[in-house]
Amino acid sequence: MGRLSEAELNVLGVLWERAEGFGLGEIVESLKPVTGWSRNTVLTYLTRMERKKLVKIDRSGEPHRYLAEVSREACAAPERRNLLEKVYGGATGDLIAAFLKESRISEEEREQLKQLLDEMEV
Amino acid sequence: MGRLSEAELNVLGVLWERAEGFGLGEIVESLKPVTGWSRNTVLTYLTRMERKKLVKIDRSGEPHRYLAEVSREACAAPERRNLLEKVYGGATGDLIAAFLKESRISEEEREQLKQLLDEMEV
DNA sequence: ATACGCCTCCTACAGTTGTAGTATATAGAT
DNA sequence: ATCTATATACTACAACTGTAGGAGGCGTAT
Repeated sequence: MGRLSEAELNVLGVLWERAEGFGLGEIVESLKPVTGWSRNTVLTYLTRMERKKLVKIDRSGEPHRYLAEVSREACAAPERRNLLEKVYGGATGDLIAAFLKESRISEEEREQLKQLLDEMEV
Repeated sequence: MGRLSEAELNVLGVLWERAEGFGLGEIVESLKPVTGWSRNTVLTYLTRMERKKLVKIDRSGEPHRYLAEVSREACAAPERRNLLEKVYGGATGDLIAAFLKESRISEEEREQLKQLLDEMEV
């Protein structure tokens, strides 16, 4: 699986929300605010992504159901490595610092991360 | 500036290493182990990326000098947001945890990150 | 029956990307 | 002079992307 395009990520972003998948109309609606695509454009992506094994189309009933065929984590791993290696040249600390600086994370998450850091202390 | 392709990131990855830029031969050599591209392929990318304002070509002398025209950080920010929002659905904690788990980071970096977390504690 | 909406299938078409080949100029090695 | 390694410019071409339009089927409100 190569690098996903932004368009493909948008589609998967919707599909990942529900394991049972969606009918076309729901997907079109979910994407509307993000991409503004026409119904046909959405359908084109879905069928192209089926060929690429990114999406599964269950044609047993109508309307067909569209499901993610790659998991969020399966996509996340290469994307993470890409960002880390290609953009940050492997500087993990810098990368994490950048994320921390620009995101508001909860008290609880902070604690969990600190704990994670402590556990690495071995 | 839209999403960069993996190929473009490879090129920039080299150019970011030296602010004064490189001659073609050096770039070809640096990319050889990563991409295996022919000299002409590299040149094609460089000139196309010039049109896209990603690369600057200084033609005042020969060999021309090829420089990054976008900074590492300018590319990093959208890539980070993309990963965070599109792939992780905004779950910063999860994303950072994933990075921590798969990278070996130094003692020193750990301390810095913990400190960063503490500073956020306000 | 029919008109209106959603669904699917097929088709289209320009622009971008991946990956060079060819031709030409040039500077240094022989 | 000539050959060779480098550099550049121009050209090529298929595959993939972005973005639909049109046609035809099916259900249900008139």
